[in-house]
Amino acid sequence: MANHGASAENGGGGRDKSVNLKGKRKGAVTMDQVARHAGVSVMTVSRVMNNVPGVKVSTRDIVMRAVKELGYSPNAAARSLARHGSGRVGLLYSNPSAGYLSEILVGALDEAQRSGALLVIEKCDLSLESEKAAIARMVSGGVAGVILPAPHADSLPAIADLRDQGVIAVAVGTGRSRQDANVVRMDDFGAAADMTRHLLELGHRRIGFIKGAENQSVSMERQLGFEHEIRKAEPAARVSVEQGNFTYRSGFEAAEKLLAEPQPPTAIFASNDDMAAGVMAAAHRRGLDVPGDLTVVGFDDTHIATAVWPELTTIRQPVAAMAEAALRIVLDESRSGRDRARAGKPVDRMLPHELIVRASSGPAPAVD
Amino acid sequence: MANHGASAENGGGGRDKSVNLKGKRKGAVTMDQVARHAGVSVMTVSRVMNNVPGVKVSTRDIVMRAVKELGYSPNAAARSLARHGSGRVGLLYSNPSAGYLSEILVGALDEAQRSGALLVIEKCDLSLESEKAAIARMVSGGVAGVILPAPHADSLPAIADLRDQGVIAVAVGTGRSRQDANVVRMDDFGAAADMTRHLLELGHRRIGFIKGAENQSVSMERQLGFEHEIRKAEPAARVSVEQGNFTYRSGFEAAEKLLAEPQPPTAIFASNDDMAAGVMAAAHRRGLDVPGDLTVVGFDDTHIATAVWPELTTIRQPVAAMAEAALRIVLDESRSGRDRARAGKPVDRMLPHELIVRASSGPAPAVD
DNA sequence: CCCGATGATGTTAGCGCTATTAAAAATGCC
DNA sequence: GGCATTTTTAATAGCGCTAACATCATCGGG
Repeated sequence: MANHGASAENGGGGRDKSVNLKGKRKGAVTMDQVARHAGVSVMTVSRVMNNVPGVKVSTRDIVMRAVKELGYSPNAAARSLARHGSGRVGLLYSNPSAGYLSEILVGALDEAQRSGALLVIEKCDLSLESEKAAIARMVSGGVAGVILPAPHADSLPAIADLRDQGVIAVAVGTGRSRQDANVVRMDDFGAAADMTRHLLELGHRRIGFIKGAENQSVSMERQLGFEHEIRKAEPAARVSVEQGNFTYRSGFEAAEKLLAEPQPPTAIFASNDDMAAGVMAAAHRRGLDVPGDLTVVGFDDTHIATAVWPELTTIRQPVAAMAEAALRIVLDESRSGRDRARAGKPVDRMLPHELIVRASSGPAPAVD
Repeated sequence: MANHGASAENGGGGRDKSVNLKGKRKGAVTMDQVARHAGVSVMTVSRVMNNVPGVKVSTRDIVMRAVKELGYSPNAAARSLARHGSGRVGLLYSNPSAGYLSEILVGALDEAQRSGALLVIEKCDLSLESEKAAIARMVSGGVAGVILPAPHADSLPAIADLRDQGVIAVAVGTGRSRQDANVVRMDDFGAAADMTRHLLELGHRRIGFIKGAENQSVSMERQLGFEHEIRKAEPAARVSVEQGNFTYRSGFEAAEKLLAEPQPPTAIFASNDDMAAGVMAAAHRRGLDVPGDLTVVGFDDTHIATAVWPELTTIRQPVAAMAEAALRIVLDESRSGRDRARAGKPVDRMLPHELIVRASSGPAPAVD
């Protein structure tokens, strides 16, 4: 009974392997079955599944239909095996900004699943030794490349280390493009400028800016974007800048200082959402209404942006998409690397951001 | 030069495959090499690697040594392939409490890597259809079992669905043990009691409690633990309970109500950290000092617990360890399940929690 | 109308591991 | 000691897929 479909197809074809029919495993649709169903060879199916050129469009369509009808999805393990161990990719992570890590993981895992790669994640803290050790473990685990998200993306030693070992490195969420490694990033400069324009359009002319951690290149980019836009659009605006370090607390403290000024800002732009949440707490503590008395905006659109009340106006950073892209790069590079002796310059991929306007930003109040 | 070791071994054996020597792939130590090095057959190595009984201790030792010397580590892809798709485990996730998800993922991935399982993660929202669709995808993807973390852990339809399809289900972070599925959880009741005792010991006698979302069984457990401890240790204490739903905002609103009472509480126990953060915001807005005027405590020890200021006293939930345990259960069950017709009752594993005292809790103020 | 170019498909041989079966060695029993 | 029994080990056949080569059409030029 379970064989019915199969034997019907074999009726035309002839040979019957008789092997794989004994235990009707649940979702085990194999390429072989798709091939039979479509009336082609497994290789053709493989080619279609991998978008290899040199398959007639009509054939491709037939295969595609068969794939859909049977609900076929390629077996990642088999694929990785046949591709000769390619598809092992490392992902370094450290104490994550929580929301950030989970987005990174989700993006990477998603793509890993789709393209049949195996993710090897490895934890480390920010110390150099720990970073080195984690990388060593990954390399000896035979990874083709390593993804370095956020705080590690700016670690020169790690990148150098990787290059020395002949492993592809992809920095995710660094501020600038670089010569020595592939990069996936967003336009931090432009995004900060966008946000600044939003504030200016709301009428704010006294704006506080809270910088991010000094050791991360994005901090500088965001600040430069902010200042550039101010200078360009409204040089008369009064700005004051405070140093922060991406934590809630540093945002809180920076806001206390800004709000204690004789002519406090009507809007505060924090370089990330955690700090913006801190700003909001400081504002509430002083009895200020957000956004009535003070507009507060953040950056990143992490979990906390909507956990806070009122919800934060912020910049959506496409973290998951960035992780996906990073994985793609490793896979592509590792494949093309096998052909030629990879001389080409590193990839630099920039993903689009988005300004998300929520309830925490509003028109500037009338000021003295 | 790179071939030195290999050719030396072949010198005695004779046949030379001539294939796998061309590109000295980095971490590509195979079982074959280990077997040759140890002077046994590959199958013996396989047995040793999988702790299958029936290998003489002396042989096992020889193999172990060879494994160490060559730095062999099994190829997960090949293993999963040969084991006929076993070792594929699904993980359902929905809009996560961010920190929660990343911890779950890290724990699961870690264990997956260690035991050579393939994690298939699948996103869905809380609607039944979406849940069903995700499960269908996983099942047709051939998973042996599915891990259902937090919000899905209480989804009867999902669990029933899985059981009907003959797939192992493990609920992580549900409140109670259950007959129809394996469970990994913590002692929510006991932990809430511990926290309550902490508050009582600090001298608080007017305590507000904010419940979690009604559709999650942990909410009830935590409330019961709280009330049980109050009744047991200090029946005279005045408690008031507000409904929340695990979001920052619901915590904020519940706190506003509690603090507006004629005799407001001196301590508020929120059923999770997000709500506790909301409580803190509400307290600050009223100009209350934490913990001087009001003690605020949370539950879970997620990212926000330390992102907030002052940092939250809370209960550490061992999320990563729970995910690890869940994966182990799927793997163990799926293997033993193939032998006998799995009649045994479901596994119920409870992991230890910990009371983390930080700055947000302090002695009760003198009250009127 | 035959022959080398393409271009489109089919065949075959593994990838590294495990299951299964067969063989060998160790043990027991009379 | 000879043979049945129980360990312990070896040999072999795939798991589902892809790389490399083999094959078969198709097509224009001489």
